[in-house]
Amino acid sequence: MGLRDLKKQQTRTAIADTALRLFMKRGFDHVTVAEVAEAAGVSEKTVFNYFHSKEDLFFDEVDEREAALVAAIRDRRPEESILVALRRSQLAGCGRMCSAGFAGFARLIEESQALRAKELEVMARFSATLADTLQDELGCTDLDARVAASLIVGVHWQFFVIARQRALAGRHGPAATRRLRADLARAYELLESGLGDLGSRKLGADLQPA
Amino acid sequence: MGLRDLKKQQTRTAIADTALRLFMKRGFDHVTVAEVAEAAGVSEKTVFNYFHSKEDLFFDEVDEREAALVAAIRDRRPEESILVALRRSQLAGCGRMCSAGFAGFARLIEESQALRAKELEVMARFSATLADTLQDELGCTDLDARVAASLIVGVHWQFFVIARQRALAGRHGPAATRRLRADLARAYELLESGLGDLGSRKLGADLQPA
DNA sequence: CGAAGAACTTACAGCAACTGCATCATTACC
DNA sequence: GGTAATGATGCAGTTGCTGTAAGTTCTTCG
Repeated sequence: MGLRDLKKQQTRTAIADTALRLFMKRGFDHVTVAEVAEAAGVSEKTVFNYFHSKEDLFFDEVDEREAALVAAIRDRRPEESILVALRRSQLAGCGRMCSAGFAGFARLIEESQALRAKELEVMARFSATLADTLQDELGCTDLDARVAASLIVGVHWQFFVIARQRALAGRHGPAATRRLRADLARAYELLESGLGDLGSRKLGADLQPA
Repeated sequence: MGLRDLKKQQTRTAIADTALRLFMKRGFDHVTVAEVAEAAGVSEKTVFNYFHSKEDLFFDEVDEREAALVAAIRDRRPEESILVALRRSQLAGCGRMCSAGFAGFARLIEESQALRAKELEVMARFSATLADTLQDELGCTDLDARVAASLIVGVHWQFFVIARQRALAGRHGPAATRRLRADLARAYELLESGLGDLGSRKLGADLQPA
């Protein structure tokens, strides 16, 4: 890697770090791209040369997360099912989502309409990638793959929202982690066994009373 | 209703109709709000007085759709399960999504990043509303309600995407409708019975080979 | 080594979505 | 018919984002 690429990488991380620092201090919506550029000692245009949009300044690890998702499936243990592998991968992230520092991220996203909208776009992208991976891995129909991917990503997203809201409510630490893990297990249970004949009785086949 | 409210309604529909006509002709992204305002014989500011954003000019029936979703559950037939009621409600819309005119809508959404992003926001809103309705109707836990809602909305969205893509591929008419209905039934099957131990065998428990 | 050329940055002008404010026209109410 | 509420308008301004042309830095190759 030449000097040019090195400087590029430095510039990129400098911009992203500066942006995150400003966002954390004053909220995503109350920071302009021009301010980020100035604080990073770079022109506004350069920011947009590196990042497709202002939101991408925040969600700049999406590619890696996406790769991790695919890897969790592809590199799953022998005889381990895809759902189990995904659950294990998710469980590993529970600790981070229940750390004290996570509340800052949570607040940032929860307070910004723009970030929440962008998050949904990321989820849609994950869903498409996951569908491709599932079809490739299982050889099932396109429909099945897409529906399955949609179900899985839907659970992941909902779960992420719940984790954020709990972090905002100040629930962190080991007890919160245990609770989150238990809820994740429950969510995967529903994913695996389905909603049953939802509502045919007072409760759906597998739903727990409050 | 007084004269003032009547004129308001007229203005609103005039703006929305004009906007849709222009969007259909030239695509969502290539029409400015100023053009819509001028074509509707109204100031640009007035457009924003009626519609919160440019995208809302297109998705202006969301409230009604949301109400219909809740109504489909609340007013379901006695002894009919929620999933069956929702499936029935969805099946009723298959015909429209397989009509020749639907391709125009499909193209409009598919060609615009902004509209696809907005669509996701709408889905997220549906998910929240559906979760509330489910919890109210079934008395289950908050987690179960939200996960179930996420699963259901995920399927609906994915299904809508598929319908759009088929419309764009020129597949309409009775045959396409039958196919879409069959696929919807299949999607609800997965929703009801779950993904099984996905991937533990060559195929997931319930997934069909291609 | 030095010049050609590629790649990156910058300033600048500009577009379009969207907002706040003061003002004007219309409607509702008495 | 006069007054108060309400909606429409014009206008200036903010912000995200883009195109272009010019300048600067790095690479590469003769």
